[in-house]
Amino acid sequence: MTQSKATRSKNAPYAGDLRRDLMDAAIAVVAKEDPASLSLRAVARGVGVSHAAPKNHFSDKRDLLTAIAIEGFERLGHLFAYASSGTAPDALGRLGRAYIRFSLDHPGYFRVMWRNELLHADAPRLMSAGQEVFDVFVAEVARAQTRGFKPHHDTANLAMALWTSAHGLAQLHLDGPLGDMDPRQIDEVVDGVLAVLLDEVS
Amino acid sequence: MTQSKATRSKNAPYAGDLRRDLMDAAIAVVAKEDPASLSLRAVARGVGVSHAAPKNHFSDKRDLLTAIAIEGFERLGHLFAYASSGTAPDALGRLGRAYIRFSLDHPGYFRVMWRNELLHADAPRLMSAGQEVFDVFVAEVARAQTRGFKPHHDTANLAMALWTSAHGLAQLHLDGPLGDMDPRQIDEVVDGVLAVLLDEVS
DNA sequence: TGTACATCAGTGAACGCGCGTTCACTGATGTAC
DNA sequence: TGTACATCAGTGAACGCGCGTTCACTGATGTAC
Repeated sequence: MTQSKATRSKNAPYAGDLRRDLMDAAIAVVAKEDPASLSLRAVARGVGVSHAAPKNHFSDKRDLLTAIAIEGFERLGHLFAYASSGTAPDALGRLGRAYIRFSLDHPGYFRVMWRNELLHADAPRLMSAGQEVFDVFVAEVARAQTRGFKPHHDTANLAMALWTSAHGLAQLHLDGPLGDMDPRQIDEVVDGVLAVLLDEVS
Repeated sequence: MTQSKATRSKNAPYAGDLRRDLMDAAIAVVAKEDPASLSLRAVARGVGVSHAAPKNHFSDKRDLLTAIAIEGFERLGHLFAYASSGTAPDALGRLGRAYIRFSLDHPGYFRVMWRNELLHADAPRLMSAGQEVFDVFVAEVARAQTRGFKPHHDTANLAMALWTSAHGLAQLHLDGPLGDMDPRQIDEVVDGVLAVLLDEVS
């Protein structure tokens, strides 16, 4: 929230970035409950604004969720860029951990990003933001292969195997039967899975 | 539906297994939309029964979804039992394919099974049904190891790596960015991922 | 076999609630002169 | 600098809708005698 409700007179324009605050409120709601049952009225309530106000920024829930998904991919992209920078030999491990950490630290983004039926899945910015993240990942897999990591496997297949595993792990921790683990247990599971996938015999 | 709406007089008892039909109707609804936004009234409508009728069988949505999840794990367990029977050397591949096929053939079950926040996650039958499926899978991984499949890896880690990958693949196909693939493309992706995970260099 | 009664699953009207949507409005801000 | 006007984001009342929940009811079935 960029301002407190109390300081705003009744019909004053919203002194801040309402679009931004609506997104943050929605992200906070989705961090606790499924995006499928999100209501725009609840989002407006979260910001402290009348229920009709969001219409000026998002025509409906799908618009809002799409904006959140785009931002989520962009944030994940930044984390990936950071994790893959430098010449660390365990770049893939760092990407995997970054993916899991992002899903657990930002469930409000993560839960939205993979739910195409709730999004404008064909929105150009969404597609490009998602593609960019995936491209960074595939490039990193290819780079690891040049350094001797499973060089005989098809890069696309290898990337898909690693990505799906990280994604499944994230989903099972967020909403599934692994959801009652504490951070320490989660780290152990992630370490164990990475040990197998990245072939460091443990 | 075990009977047609037309043959039943106004206040006649439901001539069939209403509990069964309610579950089937809910599964059909969830196959198309998220369980989080399922309504009991929509389920009753699907069966052609008054909206208060379900109360005699399920006290609320959580009860209904829990029953569906239990049945889903039981069905998956049967598929696993079938896939792992015999002495085929590619048992793990068959389990993986069974998992993916189940998720795509029965999204109404699959979408519910991993959403603990919508279920009575501590229901004994749910926990045991899920555990049983997982146990079968882990046992099969251990058996593969005795035959030379990645024998130096920790069995639990190895099982988790394989399971999360299958699960992520299923989720990404069901609701995510891989959702627009046709069956042929899906098979190719599954084959590619299995080739990497099961170490048959492709 | 027949009658009286209890049971019990399903009915349908009624309720209050939160939702999305519409719309006349308000009042702060920006622009023209 | 001051006045008049246009713009435009946010307000709040109103609407119809589907939801979960309650409850008196109905009528088919099962049981007692």
